[in-house]
Amino acid sequence: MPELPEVETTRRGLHPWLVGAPIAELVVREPRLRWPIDPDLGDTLRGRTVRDVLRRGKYLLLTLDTGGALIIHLGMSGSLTLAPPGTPPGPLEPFDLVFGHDRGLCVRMRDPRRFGALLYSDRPLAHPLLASLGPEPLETGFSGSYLWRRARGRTIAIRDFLLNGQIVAGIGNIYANEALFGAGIHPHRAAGRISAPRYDALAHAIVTVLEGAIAAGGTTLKDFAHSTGRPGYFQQQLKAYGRSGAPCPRCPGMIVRLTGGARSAYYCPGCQR
DNA sequence: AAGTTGACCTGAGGGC
DNA sequence: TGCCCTCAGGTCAACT
Repeated sequence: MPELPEVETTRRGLHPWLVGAPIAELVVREPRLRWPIDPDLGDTLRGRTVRDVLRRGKYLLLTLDTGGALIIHLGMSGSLTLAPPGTPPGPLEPFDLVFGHDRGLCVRMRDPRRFGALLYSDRPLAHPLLASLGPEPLETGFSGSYLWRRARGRTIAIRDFLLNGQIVAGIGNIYANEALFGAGIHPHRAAGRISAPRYDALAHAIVTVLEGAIAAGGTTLKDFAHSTGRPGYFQQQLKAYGRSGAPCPRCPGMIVRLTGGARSAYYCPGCQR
């Protein structure tokens, strides 16, 4: 689920509630996430105050008054919601972060596949998971010429190139496919065999699709929910992803699903080269 | 160095 | 109804 727009949607939903809030308790019901939750983490966090809620790629960062930060990753199927007081947790909800002097605020993690992560780091941006991430696609430093430069000599399929967080942070399979549709580029084309002007179009398409998805509150295929529990609506605007057999929105062609790789690619043979 | 594959997990959906 | 198979938004680690 959660690619950059979904994590950003989550960040925006939590930010006004968490900034300045003291952590009352970390309740861990299932420590076996991607990495086991540190058994001492609750002691580390108790009484600390949240300074800011930030995002880097697909990672959420709750910076604390310690100078460090909680690093949260939603994995494939994770979401964070503000749990109404008294709501009993379900079995697929590994932990709660309880905030406030009156313990009135509860952020609940849901993660059916347990690919998510909850870590603490004194220097989060230097953490190995974050340190090697590429530029944020919605900030300066990202451009068509940047992508073109990084792609020199690479034979990897452009779709997989975009999925590499060390090239550009936050893009997953949905938005890689949508951006390639927008730019008219075949998802299996070798990254090193795409011209600089086409990379300009691709960078533009990436920004457009990510901003559109954030405006729609993300894409909910199955699991994703806002901090309020509401789904995102960008799935109604998807032009290629998940639409195999449906008509192309741009030409008389039909969207096709390419399998064979690790993950499906969706494209229109009529207008993507 | 770059590319490919397997691994980690659970749940949903389709075919029989 | 139920069983078996395939697939799913991520990404690290091991291998060629």
